[in-house]
Order: sequence, then C-alpha cells, then structure tokens
Amino acid sequence: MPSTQTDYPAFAVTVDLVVFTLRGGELNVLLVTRGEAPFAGQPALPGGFVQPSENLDAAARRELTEETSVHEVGGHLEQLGSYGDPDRDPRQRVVTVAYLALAPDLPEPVAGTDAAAAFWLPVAKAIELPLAFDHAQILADALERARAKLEYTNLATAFCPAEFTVSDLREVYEAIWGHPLDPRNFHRKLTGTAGLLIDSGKVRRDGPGRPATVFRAGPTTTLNPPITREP
Amino acid sequence: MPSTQTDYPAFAVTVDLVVFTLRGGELNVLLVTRGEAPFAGQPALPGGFVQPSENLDAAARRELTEETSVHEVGGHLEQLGSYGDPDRDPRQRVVTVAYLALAPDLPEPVAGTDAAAAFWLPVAKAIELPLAFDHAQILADALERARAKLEYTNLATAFCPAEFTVSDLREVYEAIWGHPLDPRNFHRKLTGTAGLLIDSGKVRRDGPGRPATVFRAGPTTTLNPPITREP
DNA sequence: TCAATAGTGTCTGTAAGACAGTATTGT
DNA sequence: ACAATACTGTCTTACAGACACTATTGA
Repeated sequence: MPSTQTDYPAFAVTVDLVVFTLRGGELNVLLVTRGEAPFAGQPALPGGFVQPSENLDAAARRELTEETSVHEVGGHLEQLGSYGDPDRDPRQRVVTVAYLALAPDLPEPVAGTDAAAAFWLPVAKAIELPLAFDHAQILADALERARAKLEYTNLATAFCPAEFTVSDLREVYEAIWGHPLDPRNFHRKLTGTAGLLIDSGKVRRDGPGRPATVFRAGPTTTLNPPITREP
Repeated sequence: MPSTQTDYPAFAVTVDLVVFTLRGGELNVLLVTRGEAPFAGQPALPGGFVQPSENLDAAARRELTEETSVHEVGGHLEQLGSYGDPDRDPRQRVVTVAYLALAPDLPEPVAGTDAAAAFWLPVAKAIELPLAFDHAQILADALERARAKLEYTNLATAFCPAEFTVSDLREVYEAIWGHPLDPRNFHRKLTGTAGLLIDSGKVRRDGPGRPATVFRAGPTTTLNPPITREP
C-alpha cells in the first residue's frame, strides 16, 4: 500500500527560545506572560509556530527579532534540542524545537510591540517559577548547555559587545558559573590562547585602576585545554 | 482572535536513526534501501513517523528495535538534533528528529522482518554515498558528535558488551578517531580514573600475550581531564 | 625460546592553581 | 598617598606523551 500525502499523524511544530543576557552582572532570561489558555497568565519561554516556508533556524531568528524588538541581535543562536511528549500541550500534539540564544545586554522590551509582554528575569529566580508547558525543563537544559560550553569555547564573547576587556569576559564566566575566578590566572589563560583574542589597540578606563586592553573576538573558537568549572 | 485547533501549519514529524556499531575493528552505520519515491532505491538512514501516543525517545527506541530486530539493544541512545528545511522532503513538510544510537556488535539484519532492507556499511564508505534527503548531513553531524563525546565521556563502553577489556575500549577509540593510541598511556588514563571501570575479577585469554583484566562500566561517566583527539 | 599482548615505572614538557609583586589609573 | 584594577612572574603540582621495562601467556 503506497503512502499518500495524508497517512501520517499531523503535528504542530514550534520553536521556543531561551535567550540569555547579562544584566547587572547577573544572568537573565527572557520570559513572556501568556495571554491565552493553556497556562494563561503564567510565565513561559518566548516562541511560536514554524511557518510553512521557513526552516527551523530562520523561525528561531524571526522569533528572536520579534520578541526582543532588536533587529540584529548579534550574539549567538544554536539549536538546543526537541521536546515532543504527547501531553506537553493539552490542546494538540506539538513538537517544539528549543533554541539557545546568547545576547549582549539588550534594551527593555518595548510597549506596543510583540515584545510588550516580554520581560527579563534573573535565571536564579526563573528556575524556581512554574513555567508553562515543559519550559522549566528546557530552561534547565539550556542553562547546563551554556555552562558546559563556556568550558571549551569562546561562547562568553557572545554576551559582550564587539569590543570588550578580559574582565568583561571573566564577569560572564562568574555570572554563569556562579563562583569567582582568579583574575590573574584567567587573564593568562585567555590571552595565552593563540587567536582567541585580538588586541584592538585601544584601552578602556573605568573608574580607578589601570586601564584595560580592549579586545575583539579572534578566529579561534575553542579552548584547548578547557577551563574547568570546578574551583 | 483565539487560536483554534487548526490555525497552525501541519507538519509530519519523523525520527531518523544513526546507528553505529563496530564490525571487524571498523565503525559501521546501519542503512536501509528505500523502497518508495522519493529517492527509491537509494540508501537512507532508518526511521519513521512518530506515532500520536509516543514521545520522541520512545519513537526512536521503537524504530531501533524494528530496524535491528534486536529487542534490548543496550548501548546508548541520545537525541542528535532536528532537521526541518522546507524542501528536505519533496512530498510534504517534514521535520525529523535525528537520534544517535551506539550498539555492541549486532547480528546481520534478518530477512522477513522490517529490517530486511537494512544493512551495515563502513562509515568511511557511507559518507561518500548519495544518501536520501539530508541524511548525509545528519550522518556527518552524528559522526562528529560521537567523536567529540569519546573525548570526555565513557561513551566507548556503549560499543562493547557488558564486560570488556581496556584493549576493547582502545579499539573503539581507534576505530572512531581513525588513528592509533598508545596502549600504555591509554591504559593508565582509563584505569586511573576513579569509578570509570570496575574490575570484574575475571581475565580474558585471546591468543598469545598476557591475559587482560575484564572490566564493567562504573558509575563515573565523564573523563576529566578529557582524552584529546589530536595525536 | 620467542613473539605477542598486558600492565608498570620514569622522564620531560606543559599548564593549571595559588599568590607575590609590578604597572597604571581615579580620587 | 591610597585604593583599585590590570597585568606579570614564580612556585608547586598534576598529568599528558614518550618510551624502557616487567609480567604472563600461546605457539
């Protein structure tokens, strides 16, 4: 019996975003307040249906733009994984493809846009909230992914603007791992990895203290050997 | 306007499997020959539609059982990622969730079962084949994932039966990374990682040479620091 | 006895972690 | 001057990589 165009179960496919940023030295995640059932009024990850003509990455990037009102978010966007338990949405069968997005400090969501219902919340608080659907699990997985990738990639630069100092990077690590790092050894490790950081020639003065060299991200994206998380 | 059960694009959702095993010291992947259009007669990864009542992991495990005719495959099964380009299937919009499965040496597919069209092929050959859909990309991603995870996990044990020797493990690494490792340093590294290997008390005699201690996988699943791939 | 494989010891170079010390700023 | 931050040097320890050496087997 040949298969036809209809002899398969129909699914809805969505993308959900875990957008991390640093605000005031603390890791924050973008949440929305749901306006409709199910879970009306509850916090959730931003996301939406994949459109017929776009691929998954494009859907994620479109949602990111819509929800943040920022056109070129920069930073980093990668697929995290898919979640498709039969009862994860009580209305219908939905498979969601979760994405992890990392962004430099973004403006507050703007009223009068799709992003009006969106808000930043420190991750420490978000993981204690009863998020809609299975979003608590997705957030937990995203956090672990981000923590793990800091160890062996230059992912921390995605949280910074194009030009940054070694201290900026260290603060990213400290915020995400939740414990302080030795500034001297950290500096030696990062500046000692060839191709990771490019000296911009500039320096930055912030209050007292010796001015810091300003770098840009270089072609090297992996740290070998990695920085270990355990202190 | 409230959303209804129908105001979303309908997708088909499938799972595709990249099943790796070791046969004769060589990494092999399970392929099927497609019987229907599109890509009829071409090799493809095994897979199928997700059923309405099962979650993604269950669908992957079901397909694995069906395609290999082996009930408890053991080994390892993890989600690799999702692929959903609008034109990846010419018939309809299909999102596939790819899984990576690692198994000890499995029997040849049995005629008269769903697995009849399935066959093992060395990965080195498979990556040169024009696989159906975007399966070449999925296979490449799976291979890279497996190679990377050997560095910092005990994933190699998934290719071995419950009891194995250090040499067995080393052969897994050599097959997947494609270059020899120093048996002495490898032995010291693995036996020196606490909780990774449990001495079964037995030894194994294979031809000439001192008998090898037989181990089982221990509770430790990560290697820290990792084994580096570069020779 | 010899070849083969398992496992140990030892050396060298690299780099992490700890921390003293120097450099350069704002106040 | 002083506090604060950026950076450099030095010491110790851990471990990878190289490889000589011992242990235990089949032929």
